[in-house]
Amino acid sequence: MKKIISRFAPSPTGYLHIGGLRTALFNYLWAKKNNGQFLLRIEDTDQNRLVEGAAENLIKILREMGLDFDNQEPMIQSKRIKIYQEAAKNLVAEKKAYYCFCSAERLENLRESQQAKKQMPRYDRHCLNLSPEEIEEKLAKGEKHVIRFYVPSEKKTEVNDLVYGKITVNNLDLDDFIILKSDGFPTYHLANIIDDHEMQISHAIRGEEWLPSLPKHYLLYQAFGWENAIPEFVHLPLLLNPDRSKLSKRQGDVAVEDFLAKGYLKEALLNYVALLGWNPGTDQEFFSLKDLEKEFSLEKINKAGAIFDLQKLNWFNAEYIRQAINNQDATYQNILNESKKILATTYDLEKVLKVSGSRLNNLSELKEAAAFYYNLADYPAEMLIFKKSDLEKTKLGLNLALENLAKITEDQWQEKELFELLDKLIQDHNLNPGDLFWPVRVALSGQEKSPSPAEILWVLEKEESLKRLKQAVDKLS
RNA sequence: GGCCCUAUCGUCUAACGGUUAGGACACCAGGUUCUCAUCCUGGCAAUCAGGGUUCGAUUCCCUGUAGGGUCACCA
Repeated sequence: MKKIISRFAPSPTGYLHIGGLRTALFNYLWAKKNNGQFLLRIEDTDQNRLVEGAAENLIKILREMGLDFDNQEPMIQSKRIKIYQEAAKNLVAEKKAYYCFCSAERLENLRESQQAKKQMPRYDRHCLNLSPEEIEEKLAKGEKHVIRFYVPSEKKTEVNDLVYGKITVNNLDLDDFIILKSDGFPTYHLANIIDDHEMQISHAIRGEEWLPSLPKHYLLYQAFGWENAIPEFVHLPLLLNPDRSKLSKRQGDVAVEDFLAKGYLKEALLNYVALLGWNPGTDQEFFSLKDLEKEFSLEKINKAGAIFDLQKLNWFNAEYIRQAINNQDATYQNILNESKKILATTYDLEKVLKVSGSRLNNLSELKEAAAFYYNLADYPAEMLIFKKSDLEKTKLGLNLALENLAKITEDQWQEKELFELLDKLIQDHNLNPGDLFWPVRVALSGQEKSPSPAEILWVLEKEESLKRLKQAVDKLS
């Protein structure tokens, strides 16, 4: 069987787009599933959009996400210009491409007049019939030029896509597209095909936005005589904004590094994004990267675009945080490290996480959620009284708690024991839970909504707890 | 506008041509030791429209409609 080789071929424009992450993931998964190879290629052929350090950043994020590529060094297109130029010239020699000396102004005028006539903007082949002498002369003079691919007219081009099936277009609808730019760099179409061929890519998995240019790529393969080595094409349904337009920066975060910075776990990100456009065929929702490597398949890729739903991502992330805290696994270590960066570590961080971690959608919320441990905000005395209680009972509850907690030794200061003590006080003195739990909790947190009193006591430890309870008693007297 | 693609709850999605159209998120209600979160139980909610084919269409075909993508010396 043919060896499976996939690739992720991003253009280094600054950050890793969440859609790019999904594309990378699917390529990675398909390779892993088949014991194949997953290669990385940097498509940096646009000199105008170069961003310093973008490629390095991309590589760093990919590694951070666990999507390691199998080539020692990624292929860098800007280092291979000679190869593309050579290939383009060969096509010219075979009359499958031709030099074009048209100025930008001429092309623009052409476009405008065509649009005015409601025609499709397309190159008019002005330079197609230049004589060899004219071409020689212009080249000798160093005139600016590009190389265009000659799209055979009056034919149809059919290409198969593994997801969308047969795509057919009329060649007349294709333009004589540029393959080599006037600065000597190749366009995407040329470089992409040459490199995929050289890397022996078996499956080209990329976003659906490429579907319209698929026939161009097929024509290029033919022109090079590589019909028998064309990869399988797999176009992935688009990731969408809530308004169903292509997922873009304008409507929220789209950079993987932004999500990471906000405290989203890579496990949650990967899991969620895997389910966008692919379905496992079962009701299973939680997949580790290893699970996905086993389960992934191209047949179960959907055709319709999928809205990127932050609420569902939040749910996944919250689940992963809770699971990690319960299981104390590798992800937990990661969470612990991240939390250290977020919080001052006056209190036992593990206790803080155990109590407040289960209430988070993402780690960056920890700062606010845990603020009350470090600084007790001022609160009105009335807040201490539960709506179904009154001043007398509240005072009684608070004083009982204060007196009895003071008697507990440091090593008895455990969540379970603390809860049992408070519960016993209620029973013994015939109080309602709200007469004691509520005011104790408010006294400790300064908030109407918070973790339960025993949990907070456990985190704050004895000294600080008693201090806050005394403060509350004073407020009521 | 030309070309291409798509169409099941608000969202992600299941359903060999025969199901009370299933699950998850979100939302709503109730329950669990005070509040919040978790957890449990229940609820709301969908086959874009019209024609065919068929004993029978969510499913196959056609048309329409809607949405999206793409039409660069960007990828």
